Amino acid sequence: MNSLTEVIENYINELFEQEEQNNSSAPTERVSLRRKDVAEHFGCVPSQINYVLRSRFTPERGYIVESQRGGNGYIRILKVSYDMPEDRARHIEQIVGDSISEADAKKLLCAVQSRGIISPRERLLIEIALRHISDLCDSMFDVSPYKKGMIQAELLKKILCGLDLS
Amino acid sequence: MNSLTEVIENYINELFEQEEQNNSSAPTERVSLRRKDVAEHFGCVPSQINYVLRSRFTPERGYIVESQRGGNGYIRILKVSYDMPEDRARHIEQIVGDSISEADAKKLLCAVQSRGIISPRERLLIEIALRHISDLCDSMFDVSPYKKGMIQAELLKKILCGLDLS
DNA sequence: TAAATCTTGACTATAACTGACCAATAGGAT
DNA sequence: ATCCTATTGGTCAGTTATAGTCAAGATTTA
Repeated sequence: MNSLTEVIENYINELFEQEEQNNSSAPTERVSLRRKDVAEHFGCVPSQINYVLRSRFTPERGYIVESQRGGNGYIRILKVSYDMPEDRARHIEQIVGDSISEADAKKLLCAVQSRGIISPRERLLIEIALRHISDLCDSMFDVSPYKKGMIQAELLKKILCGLDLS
Repeated sequence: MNSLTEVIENYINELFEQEEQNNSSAPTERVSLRRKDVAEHFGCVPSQINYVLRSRFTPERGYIVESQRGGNGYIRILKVSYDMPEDRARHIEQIVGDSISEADAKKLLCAVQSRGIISPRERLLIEIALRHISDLCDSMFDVSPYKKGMIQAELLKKILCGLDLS
């Protein structure tokens, strides 16, 4: 199965590898594209590039995408952390589960912080986000406690996997 | 592939660096220009300088621009200091406002990171949370774009102001 | 064969740059 | 003082070059 999306994904990953070789001392790796040029190179419509970015180079996978329209426009992809190995991701999914209470989430974060995997500030940040989601579920929408736990669990997993805790 | 705007932006940033070296004790850094001279120096129309100021040295990025026309006219650029957490919090609340689009939120995070207020990892974390919320608004509940912007704005303010307290 | 994923293109949004025209100020002339 | 003029900065709309969005259609997967 060689979809165009995968081909372009690999192309961008190669750009990252090149960047790593040329400039390995940089704090965060970055790659710059011109959407139009990449689309021409692969003979597809420009919006295909957006699809690749939206589905592959997401924050959950450790990437940040910056872009600018207009003359001298660009797309810049920053690699903040590395893709986590499969087994690690499965482990995190197992620990968090399908649904988690706020209290259990806080316990988990406490444990993770005490092992030095996240900083106190990062822990605070995550707790603020979880609390925000919880408030949202309570006030705006009428969500069951279990469903709320599911939403919290999803966010927690995205965050823990995205940060590449190893 | 550097646009003229970027070149002039860098030029002004260099002026700030020089200013910082010569007079590091000043409370707020400032730089003075003569619009006509800068335009001549870079071989462009004077209004190009206004464009650079309007697009790069904005309040969102922590700058204030003053100017005067006529004989002995000038342009003065001030770089606002955000050393005090309260100042930062006030600034962020003002910039974010009641509602903010995902695109503007990302721009703000970029600016905040470049000022060293948050780390790249923290920025990634926030982007994951924002995207999660956005997905939630789109899929589960049918939320209007403005309301979605309100929810995002609230989260951003809670996070960026909350971090100051740690 | 239903659901998920991928692909496309018409339409929209925005950045950079230019130039014609407008506004304000200082300093000299009256 | 008042007016005039040279000097300096501001605004806005038009042009060109990019990128983003959205939803429909095509393909692949389960």
